[in-house]
Amino acid sequence: MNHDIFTLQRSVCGSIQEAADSLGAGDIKATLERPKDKSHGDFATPIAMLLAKKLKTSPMAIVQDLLQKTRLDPGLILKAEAAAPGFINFKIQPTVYYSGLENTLSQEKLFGSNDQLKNQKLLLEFVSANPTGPLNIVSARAAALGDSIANLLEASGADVSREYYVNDAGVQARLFGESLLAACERLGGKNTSAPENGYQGAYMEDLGRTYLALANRPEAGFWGMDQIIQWHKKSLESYGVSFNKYFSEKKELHDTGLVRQTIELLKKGGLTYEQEGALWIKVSNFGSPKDEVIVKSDGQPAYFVADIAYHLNKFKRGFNRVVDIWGPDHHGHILRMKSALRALGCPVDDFAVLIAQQVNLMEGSEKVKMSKREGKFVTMDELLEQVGRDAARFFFVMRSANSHLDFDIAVAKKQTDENPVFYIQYAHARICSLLRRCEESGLRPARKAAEFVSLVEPESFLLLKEIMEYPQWVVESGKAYEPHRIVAYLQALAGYFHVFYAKHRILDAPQETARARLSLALGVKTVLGNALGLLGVSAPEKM
RNA sequence: GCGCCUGUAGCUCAGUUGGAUAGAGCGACAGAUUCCGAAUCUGUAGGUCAGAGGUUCGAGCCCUCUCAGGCGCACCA
Repeated sequence: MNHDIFTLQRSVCGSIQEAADSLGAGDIKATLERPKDKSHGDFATPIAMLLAKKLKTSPMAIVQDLLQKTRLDPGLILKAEAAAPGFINFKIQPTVYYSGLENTLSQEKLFGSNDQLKNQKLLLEFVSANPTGPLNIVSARAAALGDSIANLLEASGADVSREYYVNDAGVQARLFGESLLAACERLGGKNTSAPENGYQGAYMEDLGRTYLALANRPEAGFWGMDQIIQWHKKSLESYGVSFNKYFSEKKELHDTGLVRQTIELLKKGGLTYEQEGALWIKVSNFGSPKDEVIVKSDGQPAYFVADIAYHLNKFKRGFNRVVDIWGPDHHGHILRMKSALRALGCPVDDFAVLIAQQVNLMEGSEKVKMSKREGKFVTMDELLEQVGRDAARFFFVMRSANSHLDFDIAVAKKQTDENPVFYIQYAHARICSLLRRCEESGLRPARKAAEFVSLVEPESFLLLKEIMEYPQWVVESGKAYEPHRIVAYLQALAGYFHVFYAKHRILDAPQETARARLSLALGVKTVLGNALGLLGVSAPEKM
């Protein structure tokens, strides 16, 4: 029988739960955790300490009771023992891990995929950069985060739609159009500058040149924004990120009348009032610190109401989970968005906003000054040119999204041990090199659990366990929207492999051992490749 | 003034949703290769988890307050 981590844990948890229920656990649930100290065993449950209060007995007494009553599958559990102050530690049968490896090898590229989130239909909106200029560093971070999160969720069986909201309406669109025309006039020799709060820079003149060369010129603003979105698409493509849908604010919210309908809906719900010629929404009744304008005194809808319409539309499209990744300058927007959705009766608990915090570009200990004039790494393309896709994607998901990130370009560029992405890729390349040698000598990896019995060293078991637990890491980091957990996992796995490799010979061990160790290495390679794939980072065969 | 994020080793950061003796990488120092890739491995040093209270069997994690840094608080988007 092939074991996977989920059935293993379900089985052990179930046994404990049965025993706990018979003692009167009520609603206390059995959980398993990995002890930090590996000498404590493979899994542990702290349930006795939770039961102690309810049952008014000492935790250790409950542990004894539980051990008596728990009917563990001897095919799975080698040993269960009490440990102060009230843990039960489990040691898993080695054969379980052997069959886990067999499972890994047979699933290959699919290993890690699971159906834990198969009921989720999720919309993930990210990047959504204003179509007024090239993508910047924070967009690059959001793109790496969003795509990795989507990959993780999909690997757990969720149905994920990646969406990019295009802010192509309102004052911004008008200003952009005027800026483009001003750029065109400059190209014609006039001294016209962009309007106040408009856009300038070399890219506007590039755009102007293309525009002037057109035979029939469409309206400048929308044409230009469309061009810039094409740039964004291209940058994102070379970054390995693609979207199911680019959602145009103008075409899908304004032109369709959705914004107007949303305003009517709010009015009918008694959620608005007029003041100083503008229409306000009463979000302060729903948790927001202050009310907001939704129709300006010039009669134009404000950005906020379009965004409300957009989020209503998301839920109407049948997603049971709606997640946005926003930039750090939008965190103040979260509360009012949630308030508005709450006011309209949307399931706010199914709506989450992640903030991709700011990025400080560093060159060693020097902070890179972000100056468009000096042309210093302000765009995502420039960063990619400098450090490459692998390092960029890896560095952006290496840390949790809401920590401010110091991105050291000097380190990311280095192909040395200072650069963490190489440590992991090197492990993969090393294994590939082993496999190439085997091909020459005709040595074949073993495939069946029974052939792995020579894997007995602690270093082997560290790897066997880590490999087997991989699908659970996929689920957990996906559910938490935290791809950095997978990075941590990868670093540990690669580390365990390097230690194993330094300590044990593989190819020139006795043949049976050699074949088993080769299988172990192949398992590590499989997981490294799959996990790096989820992060959008390549797993090179040679470096 | 109000709100959000952050504060853990010299530096950059983890800490598996409250569990056992706080971890990793880099940097520093000392070592390891006649042998499968040394982009590796082994060891040493390095901590008042910003501070003070509280909650409980148990707190880096939860609550309150204080301090420090960052970012928001437009009829811009």
